[in-house]
Amino acid sequence: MNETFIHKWQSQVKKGTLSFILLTLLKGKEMYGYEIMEYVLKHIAIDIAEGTLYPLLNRLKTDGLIDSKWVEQPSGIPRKYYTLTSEGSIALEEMKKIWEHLYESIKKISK
Amino acid sequence: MNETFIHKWQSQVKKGTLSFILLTLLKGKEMYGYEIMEYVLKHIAIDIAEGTLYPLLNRLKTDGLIDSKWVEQPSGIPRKYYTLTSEGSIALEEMKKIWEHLYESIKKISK
DNA sequence: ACACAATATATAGTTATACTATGTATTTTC
DNA sequence: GAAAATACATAGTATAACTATATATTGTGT
Repeated sequence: MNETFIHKWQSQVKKGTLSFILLTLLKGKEMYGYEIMEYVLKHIAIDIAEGTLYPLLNRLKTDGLIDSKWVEQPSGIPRKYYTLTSEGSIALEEMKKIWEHLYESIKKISK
Repeated sequence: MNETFIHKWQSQVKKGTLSFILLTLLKGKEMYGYEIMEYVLKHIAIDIAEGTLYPLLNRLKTDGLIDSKWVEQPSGIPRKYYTLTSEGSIALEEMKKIWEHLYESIKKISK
């Protein structure tokens, strides 16, 4: 019932949370785009499209939160590896606080 | 430091969470627009503008998730009270599941 | 050998939703 | 009697996810 609304809603929730997820992932280790996509699909069960991920990574780089370097492979297409910058690390901490506060606030009003 | 990014991010996070918050509030009791705005500002510390709230309430009504009725006041401007429909109640439960799952998933990857 | 799937990155155009600014009207406060 | 608070509303803009498409290499199946 009202699957369209839920579907649209879910896509709206991604706005914001996706960048938060990417920065969180890159805090742990450097990763390349395709790897991030597969990881998010498997472990977070969020349907992330290529047309969403790559522009997002570019935006985060433009904003100075992440950095990238091409890495040639012994076989196959070169990969673009992303790392969190110190600026990105600071932003991530800030986002974490806001995210936690939002979650707790909603939890409070939902009972 | 990168306040612009955090600021923009925070506004993006609202896309999706705001409708979730409104439905959650209206599950508890019927409320009118201005009341919702004040409540969210005080208790959830989310900067919600009138130009965001009223169109959002109209969207939720168009989608059949909430209903509204005008209530004349003994003094002052009439208030438009909103209530959660049964459809809205079902949608809210679905959203809750997705929201909880998202939160837990992010928690897992953040350590 | 050839087609198709998987790997890997990228962009153009569309859609949905929050933000800014503005407008209307009534009541309360200084 | 002027300003602030209450109460609702809309038009135009900006942001970011989605769809579709493109390029190129490697692996798999027949």
